[in-house]
Amino acid sequence: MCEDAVSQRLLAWYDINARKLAWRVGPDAWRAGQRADPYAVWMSEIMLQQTTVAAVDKYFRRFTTLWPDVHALASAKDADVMGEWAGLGYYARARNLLKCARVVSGEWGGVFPGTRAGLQALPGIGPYTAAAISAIAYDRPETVVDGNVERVMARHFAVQTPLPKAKKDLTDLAGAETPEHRPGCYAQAVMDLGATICTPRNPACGICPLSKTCLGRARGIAAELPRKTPKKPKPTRRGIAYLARRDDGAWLLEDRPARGLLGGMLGWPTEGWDGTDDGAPMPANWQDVGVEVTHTFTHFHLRLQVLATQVPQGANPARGNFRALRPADLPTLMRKAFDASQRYFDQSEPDTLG
DNA sequence: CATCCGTGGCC
DNA sequence: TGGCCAAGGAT
Repeated sequence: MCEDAVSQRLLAWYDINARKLAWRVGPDAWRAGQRADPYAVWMSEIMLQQTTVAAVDKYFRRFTTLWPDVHALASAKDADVMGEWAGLGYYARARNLLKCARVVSGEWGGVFPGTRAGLQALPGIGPYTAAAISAIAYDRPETVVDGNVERVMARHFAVQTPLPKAKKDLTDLAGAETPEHRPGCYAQAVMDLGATICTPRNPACGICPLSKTCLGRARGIAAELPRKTPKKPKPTRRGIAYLARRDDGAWLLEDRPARGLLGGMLGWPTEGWDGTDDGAPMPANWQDVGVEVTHTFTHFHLRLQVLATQVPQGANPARGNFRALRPADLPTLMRKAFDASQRYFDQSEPDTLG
């Protein structure tokens, strides 16, 4: 390996510029012999799937405080884990997080496997995450390929083929750069570079440690790469949410099905947007709160009408049940509907009517 | 290989 | 404002 190799320049850059992250063993501590906790690496990598560092930080601290090791997490109640994940999105990750913790705790004695194949056999761990845990937590020379690595490779080698077709070529190029020494630091270095220097828009080529060999920059097309096949436009769906508050302060809520949109999460009874069309959950004096909720999912826009009502004790809903609400347990769409309803419920406070 | 699955920030 | 983007996986 020549001293001017991509990996050596990236590691030298990383040793100085590594971001300080709650789940990371920085380069100084790493060279002093400290190693990352596989549990923490796994937790962070699951949270970081399609999600930014800024969004993950708070959740990572909360989860590792509540459940410091994989045995503790494996013993947690499903509703507690789903509630803590609320707001982070892609809720299948939370369901698989629990499944995985229970497998590792029950069948692996609490020790995560170190091989890529062993890791990838676990729920919620795919090719990227398996390579990341193997490299970062176990110092194995696995090649990590995420969106950052794809972008860095596409630019450095001026790959013009659009994604996702270019995926294999980019993976091969990344594999050829992966060093035998410090592969975990290297993996984090490429991803840090992609997140801070080789960014999707306005890359900071002037301070990039790879600029002198970057073909994309030499050809003046770095910022245009990687090319991507155009995406389909998002359709707009419409639906209705029903928010009922009982006189004692309990709310009519339902547990959503374990699969599909917001699967496994807490929600208001709704209709018309997620494949269900059951109508109102109970007969009542439903009032439009006057504020339409808008929300965008991965593949469609949603405009949600919010209907609200106050009902007496003894009300008997056809679906869902009345219970105490912790608003933080709601996924963002349901939280928006709750917020939109507050004007209605503020003016219908029993003690303001008398 | 295509589709489904959240959310917040950015320009 | 709306489309794009982020440390992807499951089916």
